[in-house]
Amino acid sequence: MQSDRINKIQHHLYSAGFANVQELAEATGASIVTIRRDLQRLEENGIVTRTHGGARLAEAAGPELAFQSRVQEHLDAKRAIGEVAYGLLQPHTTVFFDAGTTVLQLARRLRVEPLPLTIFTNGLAVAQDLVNVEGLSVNLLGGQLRNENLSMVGPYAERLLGEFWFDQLYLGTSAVRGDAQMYTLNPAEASLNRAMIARTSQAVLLADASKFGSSAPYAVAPISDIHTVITDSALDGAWKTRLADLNIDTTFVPLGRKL
Amino acid sequence: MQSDRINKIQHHLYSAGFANVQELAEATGASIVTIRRDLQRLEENGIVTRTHGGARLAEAAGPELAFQSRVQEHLDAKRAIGEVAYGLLQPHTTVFFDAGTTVLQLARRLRVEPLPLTIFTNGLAVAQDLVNVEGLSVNLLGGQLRNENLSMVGPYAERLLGEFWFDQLYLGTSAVRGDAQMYTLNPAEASLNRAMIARTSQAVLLADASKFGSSAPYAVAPISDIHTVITDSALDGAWKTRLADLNIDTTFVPLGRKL
DNA sequence: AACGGGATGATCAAATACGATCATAAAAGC
DNA sequence: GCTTTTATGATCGTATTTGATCATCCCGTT
Repeated sequence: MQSDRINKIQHHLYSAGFANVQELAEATGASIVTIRRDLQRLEENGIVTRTHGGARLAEAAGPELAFQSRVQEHLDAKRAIGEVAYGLLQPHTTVFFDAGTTVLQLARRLRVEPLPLTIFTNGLAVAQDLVNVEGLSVNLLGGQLRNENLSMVGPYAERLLGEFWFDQLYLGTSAVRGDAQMYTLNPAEASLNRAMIARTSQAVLLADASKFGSSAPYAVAPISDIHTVITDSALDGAWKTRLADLNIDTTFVPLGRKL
Repeated sequence: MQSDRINKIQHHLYSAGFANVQELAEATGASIVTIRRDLQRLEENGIVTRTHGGARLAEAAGPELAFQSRVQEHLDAKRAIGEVAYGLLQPHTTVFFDAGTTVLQLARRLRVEPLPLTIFTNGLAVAQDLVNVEGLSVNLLGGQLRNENLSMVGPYAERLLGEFWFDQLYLGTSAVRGDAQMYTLNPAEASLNRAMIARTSQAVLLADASKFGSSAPYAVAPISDIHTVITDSALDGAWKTRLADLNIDTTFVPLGRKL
């Protein structure tokens, strides 16, 4: 089916940088003729640049596709985590959604069955998804806009946070290292995340298993600052033991099964 | 029951990301014909995006239909005004863009030829258009998000404004009445607009001729608070005289001619 | 400059999907 | 219980997508 195939082509090109028509045909299971048509259309839409025999992503499409590509990583796990997180939401409460891609899945889940909530967020994509959802009051934090993940950060955003209290915070992370601290890719984001955690009754971490044991440069906070972790059942036993030892309420979401 | 099935469809699409009509028929126990009718209705309501052979949940509930409709009104005039406004921008300055549809045309013009600017805005659509533009630092104001025009308003946003000064403000308006005051459709928007005008060295009003002499319920400020007006040459003579009498620097942009 | 191999887009046939129409069933209102 | 309205599924004509084939073009090598 066409729509799925176009997605696969974009992600293949994002990962590989360049591909020829034969590679794309193999990657998608379609014929060479079909791939050429697809590339023709993608070129018309400014998404790819064609060369003789193949294609690469158009320069202009780069930042947006980088974000879309990260959204697509571990998407099944993120959706399943989003489903469970949805079950924790309480109507008529004030909730902060950070700008992470797993939190974005929670926002998407909320669109399927809206609840009456007051939502704060520093994520442009989250705001965009929720702006027209019935029963929601959506507030943006404000601050300097980062194009890598469409989030607002900076001292301005942090100071504003200081004036609020949230019933719940739904937080993503880039990594949880062996030292049991959460890490992220940007210092301003790390600083803002600390400020968020300091302003909530219940911090909920949404992170698929691939984040545990991986690495990023900027420390956010010890995972013991988190009240609830929702991850998936692919998490290895050592981490399960670690989380239990730290008395962190953890939900392991099964994968590969239709809900 | 129909609403039950619609729910199942949405849940299935949330979990699977994309499904074809046959899969949805199997998931719901209904026929293919019924599923197509359901998808047609869901698409009309902006909940799903259909493709040949299937559907996915709609990506961000794109800007509200009414907003898109207003963007298209007087588009030639707005583009021409945006072009002239672009000529007033000074590199390495701090500029505030409000959330109006004419200001959005200025943002789009800026994408074509970027300038190194620090941009503040309370418009989600403006932020979206500018987030990936090279050389720009984009800051969002923050505040409560209105879905009518994707802008942030409220006491929170106003108070934040009080901490900044802008070299230039580019402002839209809903109406300029006979009493030479600007008017808008929402009280919080009117209040925020006053706060903007109070924090800039140069307020530039971008308004096509149709706004002059029209009406809206909430007063913003007298037009004499504005330093520069950019409108189009369709403005009638009486208004031209009025603006001259008020010593307001006004540019009348000719229409109907390709720039 | 010529040639061979590979790539391209146009055309056509086949397969799949779509929406309109109609008959039937179910639900709602009186 | 009856009538009207709404929803559902089958059928059919139309539309879209896909893959094969073919003539033409492009690129690298001699």
